[in-house]
Amino acid sequence: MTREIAEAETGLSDDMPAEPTQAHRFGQARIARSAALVEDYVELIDDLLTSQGEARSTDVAKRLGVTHPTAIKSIARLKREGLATSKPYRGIFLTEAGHELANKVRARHRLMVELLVAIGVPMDAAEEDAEGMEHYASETTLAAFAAFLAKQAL
Amino acid sequence: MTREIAEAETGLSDDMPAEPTQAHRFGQARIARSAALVEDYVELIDDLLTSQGEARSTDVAKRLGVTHPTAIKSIARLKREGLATSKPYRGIFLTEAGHELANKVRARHRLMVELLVAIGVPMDAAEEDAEGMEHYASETTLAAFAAFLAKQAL
DNA sequence: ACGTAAACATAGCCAAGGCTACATTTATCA
DNA sequence: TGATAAATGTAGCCTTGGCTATGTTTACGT
Repeated sequence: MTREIAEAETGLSDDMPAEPTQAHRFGQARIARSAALVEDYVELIDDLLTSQGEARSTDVAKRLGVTHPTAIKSIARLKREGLATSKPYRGIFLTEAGHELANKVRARHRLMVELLVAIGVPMDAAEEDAEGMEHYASETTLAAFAAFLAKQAL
Repeated sequence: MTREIAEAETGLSDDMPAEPTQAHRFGQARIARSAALVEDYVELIDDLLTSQGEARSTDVAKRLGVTHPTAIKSIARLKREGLATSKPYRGIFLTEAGHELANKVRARHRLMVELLVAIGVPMDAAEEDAEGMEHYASETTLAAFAAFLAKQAL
């Protein structure tokens, strides 16, 4: 059974594309998982900035359900990635890139919730599950969601 | 603006349920994220056991796109959690609990992909996105998916 | 049957994202 | 204005899930 094993090991056979599809999928999921935290922070900071006029690290921490040192550490990551800025003992602000990301994330979040609700998921469950699922929806999938909702609205 | 700040900080106001909803949602998402890895491993090991008759750690590693030390370390976690067993230089086996989890996870995965496809997401994107999204779908949401698909089938 | 390659295991490193405990700065109000 | 509370920041620890490098065992082919 050497041949079958070889195929199983590489995930490839002659008539398959060069992508080891399963490993590739898991890899994509891992990447999305790592981006999820950044996305959540950016969206929340943007929300706070518009609704309260400022984003304090303790507010962020409380909303996310983590301690403030954890929030600060994560915000440091945002700064490192050029998404946010802050000076000691002052609030947090988003860069242009951060603001754009926030808008993208919020739009995706809304679309995800809308879709779930359209499918028949109750609102609370839709909000809760969307929080996790949204980070994994590709552009292709989001476009399909939008198309589906548009069709439904007729 | 003390009152508004107090509300923002706790996420609570008088007419709201005791649950700090946003923090709660993020907390749930964090829990799901941590379960995701275990679920992926268990499902894959079950697949290998049925399709190949055995589950080798190198196969698992290759399919998941990680190195084998990483796979071994994760499998150690499965063992710790009572989902799998293995002896040095022998394959990996699932406990009854592990097998049950695998079945649950596989069913959920199929349902997720089916739903995405029914919505109009192309197969490749559905497979890729489902890999991440499936871990965040609650029972409520899955039931709604099933109901939607049943209705569509008419 | 035995030597070598492949599979498996172990050790030790790293970054991320949690936490607690402690220090510092700001802000409030008596 | 000055004491105290609240907000912010820092230090240091833990676990998880990656990795590389380096041993061991098993298994295969001659």
